This record gives sequence, structure tokens and C-alpha cells, in this order.
Amino acid sequence: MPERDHSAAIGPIYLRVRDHIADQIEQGLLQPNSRLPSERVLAESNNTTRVTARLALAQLEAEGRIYRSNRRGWFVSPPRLVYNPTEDYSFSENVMAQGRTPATETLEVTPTEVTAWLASKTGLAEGDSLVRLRRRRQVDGRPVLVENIYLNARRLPGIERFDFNRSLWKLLREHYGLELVRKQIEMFPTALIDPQAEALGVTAGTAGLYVTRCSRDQDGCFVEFDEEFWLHDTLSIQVEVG
Amino acid sequence: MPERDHSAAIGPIYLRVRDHIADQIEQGLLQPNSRLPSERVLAESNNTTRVTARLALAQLEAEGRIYRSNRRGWFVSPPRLVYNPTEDYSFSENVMAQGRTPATETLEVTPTEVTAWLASKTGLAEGDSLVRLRRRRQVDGRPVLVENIYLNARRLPGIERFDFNRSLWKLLREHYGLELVRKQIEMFPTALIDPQAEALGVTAGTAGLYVTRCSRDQDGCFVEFDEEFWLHDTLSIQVEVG
DNA sequence: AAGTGGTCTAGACCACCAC
DNA sequence: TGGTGGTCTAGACCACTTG
Repeated sequence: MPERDHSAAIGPIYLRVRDHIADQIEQGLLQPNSRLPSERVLAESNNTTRVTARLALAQLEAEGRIYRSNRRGWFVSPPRLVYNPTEDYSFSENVMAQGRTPATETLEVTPTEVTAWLASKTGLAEGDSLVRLRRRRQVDGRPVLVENIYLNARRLPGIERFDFNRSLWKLLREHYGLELVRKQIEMFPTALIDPQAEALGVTAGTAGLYVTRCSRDQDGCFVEFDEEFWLHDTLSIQVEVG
Repeated sequence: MPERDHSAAIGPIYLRVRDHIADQIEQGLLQPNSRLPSERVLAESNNTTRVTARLALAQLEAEGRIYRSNRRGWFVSPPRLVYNPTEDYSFSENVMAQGRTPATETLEVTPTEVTAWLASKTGLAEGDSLVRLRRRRQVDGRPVLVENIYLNARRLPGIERFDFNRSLWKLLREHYGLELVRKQIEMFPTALIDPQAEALGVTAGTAGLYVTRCSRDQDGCFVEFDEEFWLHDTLSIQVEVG
């Protein structure tokens, strides 16, 4: 983590409120996943208004130190999940290896076609058939990402009949003898808007990280395009190279 | 880019204002780096108040579609810079290859020592000597990142005497015969706070991407630890893996 | 000097959640 | 039903940038 500037108590009210709460979190007075005082209480105890209290909370949310649960309150963010998108991996195993509890829900499995946008990403021709898979994944009961996966139906006959609440990468290996070669990974910070915000139970505009991966087999044949929408405070990307 | 939900005009005012502005940007009515109408004008033309207009602007900012320049106004974000942190590379060359104009300013060069935090990152012992380098980098005149670089003074004798407004990677190669081996890369979205926010001329709490890289030579000897603070709307990470 | 965003007040009503 | 955040109003003064 970048080191925090612990100097000067001067400046806007909302920054002083922010630092006050941040200190309580650092000192362990507020434990991960515990609830903060309500906005009205924070406003009153800092002799200010709700608007200003919300400015302070928005700062901490942007830093990834707290998160909100729709109309239930503000909570202290637990440590970020370490994630290496360059590796074939099992979400569940990765989460458990970090002492957390994973869960996966399959929201949708639909046959679909390559759109112009997907054609540019995959190199397939527009209209080629795909299977679209939409999943939500949780860590310790909190949804942390939704993903849209587009599978090459021609390359993976019968794929739509499997149980997708397990590791897709293992399924491809065991049933199709595939070793995936991750070809292109792209990611950037952006806001989560509907329908992703809704699926995650957060307000539109919540900060997120958008990650895509385009995978091929050993022959360069397109297998899978994966589009992930993460809540921004839930992950730390870590990659080793060289 | 994730595909946008272009449905339903129902819902909160600020989301309708957001979508209205977003459409204007997509249709090219508002060009990259051009100024949006002022908050007061946006409020009035949408029959609402400044607070609500600012909510809409905050949404677009979180998506990375607009950015603000301190007390000057809101501007349309230009395309994201494509960046591959796994490669040794020259910032300037990368920016120019994408048809943009780079600039680098060296803010600070100071001898310093390994702190507990740096020791955990680098494997050096606390108190070992380092050279700390702080730089700000711009694209088309807009600052997009500040970075703190910690160089192994023992491994790089005389390093403090060089001109740091050029490619550090080339300097290490040409003057020390070093090929860097990027060992560990870490990144996550977080807010930019002081002193980074100040160096970039943005308000505290602006969304950013924090990237660190720890590099070693062929013998595994620590050479450089790099800590970058990017404005979140300015970059797209793209990595290819084998 | 005029205009901009930055900060702040003091309220209000609504939708949703837990009890 | 009472408490939570979500949304919204109608102002105000300040700090800074620009002409």
C-alpha cells in the first residue's frame, strides 16, 4: 500500500473526518466487514451535515478502505484478494488458498452470436456461434465480480450441457484436453453501471476494474473470451515475469 | 470497452443527465479535451441543481469519460494510453508510438534508506542506501502519473549524477550493462491522495491506479523498485502472455 | 473582475431493509 | 415500523484561474 500522509490536521472538514475514520480503521478499532456509524451519526458527531459526512465516506470508498451495502450501511473493506490474471486458475482454489470462502452463481447460459465488437476481440467472423455464460462470484458472502464468458461453440461441442459452477479451466482441460494459452489481457479502472452494478447489488457509478482475457488453444484457435467486472476495492493484481 | 446499456430513460435525474452527456460524447458533439458546459449551466439546462449536476459529472468521471482540471472546468477524456507494465520500456517512445506527445519532469532526486516497508518489497535490509527519484509524466500536456523510483545505490554507483528526464531503462542498460528482469508487478485501483494528488493537480480522492514493479538483474540482485500513481482514466493495461 | 469548481449548510422525501 | 442510505432542493461563501 502507498504510504499515507499523516501530517497536518488543517484543510476541509471532510478530509479531517476522512482521516479520523481512516485512523480508527488502521488502529483496528473498526474491524474488516464491521459497520460504520450511520451517516447521520457521523454528521452529528463531527458537527457537520450529512452531505459533508458523505464526502468523507466517498473518499474512503474511493481509496478502497470502506464499501457500502445497498441501503444497509457502510462497512470496512477486508484485505484485497490477490489475483493473477495471466494464469489459468480456479477462482475457488485461489480464494480458499487465501483463507477466504468463495461462492459462484451461474446467472445465465445462452447461445449467442459473434457481434462486431466480439469479432474485433476474438478474430472470429460476425455471426459465428458462441455460448454466453454469465456468472457472479463472491468472497465471504460479498459479491466481488460478475463475468461474461463467450465460448467458441464450434471448438467446444456440447459445452452448454455442463455445470458452470465449477472451474471452467478444469472443465476445458478434462473434457476437451485443452491447455489454454492466454493470449491477450486488457484491464482498466472504470465505473460499474447497469447491468453489472445491479448484479453486484451496488449503486451505479461504483468504482470497478474491468478485465478481459482472450484465450486460444495451442493452435491459436479461439476458445474463450472472458469479461470481468470487479469491485475496485476487492482485488490486487499480482503478476510475476521474467 | 464494456457495452453500454442504452435502454430506459427512467430513474434518477442525475443518471439521465449522465446519459445525455455520454451520448453527446459518443456522437462526437463533444470532442476529446474539449470543455463541458459549467456546472451551473448544466444544472439550469436540465432544470435541476448544481448538486445533482455534479452527481452526473461524478458518474462520468468514475467511468473515465471526463476529467476535471482544478477549478478550470470539466473536459472530455482522450483515449486511454496503452501500457504494458511487464515490459522494459521507454515511456516517451510508447507515448509517441501512439501518436501522442510525452513529457517528463524530475521533481526530486534524494539519497535515502530502505524503510521497513521497502525492505518487505525488495528483500534488502533496513537502512541500506537508495537513491529516490520522483518524476511526473505528461501526455499531451496533461499530467497522467507521478512515480517514486528507488534505486539500489550499491548496485548502481554514480547513479545520482545522471539526467533522469530520459528513459531509466536505457540508462541502466547503456551505463551499467543491465538487462532488467521484472520480478514482481502489483497493481490495484485506489484514490489519489496527497502528495500525489497535489503533484498531479487534482483534488484529493480522485480515482487512480497504483502500480508497483520490483526489478532485479540476471543474478537476482535488487536494482529498482518503481511505484506509479496513474490517473484512472488515462491508461489501459495490456499484456500478452505465451 | 468575472467565472469556475470546491466546500458547506439545513433541510426534505423516497425506497429499501431489518426487526 | 424505524432506521438506513439514495436522491434532491435552494441556496451560500471561498479559492483559484483566466482574461
